[in-house]
Amino acid sequence: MLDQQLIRRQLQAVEAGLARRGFTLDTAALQALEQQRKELQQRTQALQAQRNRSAKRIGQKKAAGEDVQPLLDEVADLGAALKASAEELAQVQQGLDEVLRGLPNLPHESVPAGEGEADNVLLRQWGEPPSFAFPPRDHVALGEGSRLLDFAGATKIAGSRFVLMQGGLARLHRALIQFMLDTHTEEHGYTEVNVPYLVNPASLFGTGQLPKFAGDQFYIEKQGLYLIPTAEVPVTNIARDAIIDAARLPLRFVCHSPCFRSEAGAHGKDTRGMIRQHQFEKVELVQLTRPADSYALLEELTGHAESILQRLRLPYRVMHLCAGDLGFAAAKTYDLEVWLPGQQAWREISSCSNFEAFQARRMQARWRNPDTAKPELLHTLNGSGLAAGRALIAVMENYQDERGRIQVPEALRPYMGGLEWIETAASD
RNA sequence: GGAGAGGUGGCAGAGUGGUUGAAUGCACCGGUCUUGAAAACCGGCAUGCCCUUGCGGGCAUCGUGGGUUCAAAUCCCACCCUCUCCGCCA
Repeated sequence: MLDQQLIRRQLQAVEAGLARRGFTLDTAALQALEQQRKELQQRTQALQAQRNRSAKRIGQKKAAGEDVQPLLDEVADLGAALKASAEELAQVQQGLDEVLRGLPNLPHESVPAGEGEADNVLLRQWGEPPSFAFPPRDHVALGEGSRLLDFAGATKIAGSRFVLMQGGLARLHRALIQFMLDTHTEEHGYTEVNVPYLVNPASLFGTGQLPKFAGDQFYIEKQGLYLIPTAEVPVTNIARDAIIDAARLPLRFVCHSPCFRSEAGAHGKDTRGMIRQHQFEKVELVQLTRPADSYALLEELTGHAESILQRLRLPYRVMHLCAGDLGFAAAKTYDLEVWLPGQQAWREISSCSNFEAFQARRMQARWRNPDTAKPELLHTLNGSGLAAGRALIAVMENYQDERGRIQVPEALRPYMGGLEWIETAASD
């Protein structure tokens, strides 16, 4: 949510900022609503003040044993007028809230201009796409035929957009997750957390998935709970309705969790393989910080995610998302894209964002500023470090040999009992 | 699932219809004292919004939403959550 003060006082700047990301703000309608709100609020409050004054006088007279009937007559029709005014105000307020809750975050000034994916800016590349002496297979070709990657099996159990993994590949997937968790906790200073995978609507509202993206979520109607689309939701909400002691900042959490996305199965895009699934696993990095530190920490957090790719020796590049490609809540985002030889393409494997106070305002997540002794909104950041399913694909495709075997990256061997090669059906 | 108790400021905890936005303690901030610190003492200390150049004034908020009343933290209804006991259970 944006700062209401900012919207009232610098509407043109807000309009311009939102326009950068392709969002058209109807300033005339907003101003009209705001004007109505102001008038109704003043009228309502004046009536309330009158009621309060009368009530107080009645109390005093009653205590003194005086006749209060004249005063009671005086306020006889105040109640109805107040009620009407208050109801009208509530209605306008609700309309205003709906507009405000639907506004995306303002892009940070450093965010490049642009309308979509094609306008994102390449910041740097690490490593080179490997050259193979044979046509590299994609992960589906490598996994199918064996039980390692079984799409048909998952379809029988759950439906399309799920996958079933077995044997060495299931273990490699787990190894990736453990390797990431260990690296982030032991070397990057994160605290590992384990969280609920079902969350209430308030939590999803806090991080910005509700109300606008309700359709993307899996919803359990009976209990009114949602399956998390990312660990960002439960982890960031740790700070909801809390005031964090300044000495504890920044809070750094790392969390492995499954992620559930309903829209992932939309027809058309990425229908092959396990690029886009209803369920996948991810190791998520979340930081809660003082506002002054948040941009420096975004660089740091992005570096933490990059270090996983480097240790796995997977070639990747860092893209600075343009204003038009930013997510709803983000002020600035770096995407990490890993090279997939089977697709001959760079594919997103991590997205690292600074949300500034956008989420914190929705969550009322605050810290006590020692300089002012007042509670102030935190800044929140997060990034994948990394998406496990896609990391698995990247390892499969980048580490394949001519026979279709998959070499286990050195960094993962301690987690694989020293295993060096995984045999696939393709290698038979 | 059944029975009971309870949700008040950063925390603890008073407050059962009328100058209560809320006693008191702790924590925190400023000061006095002290070589310094502690202790003691003095003062300050919720959040959001509206009006105002400013001083200042007003409104709302005691789990959430309704209701009763001139007046609600306090009474009534519904819901949510927490705790204790019983049942069930990985």
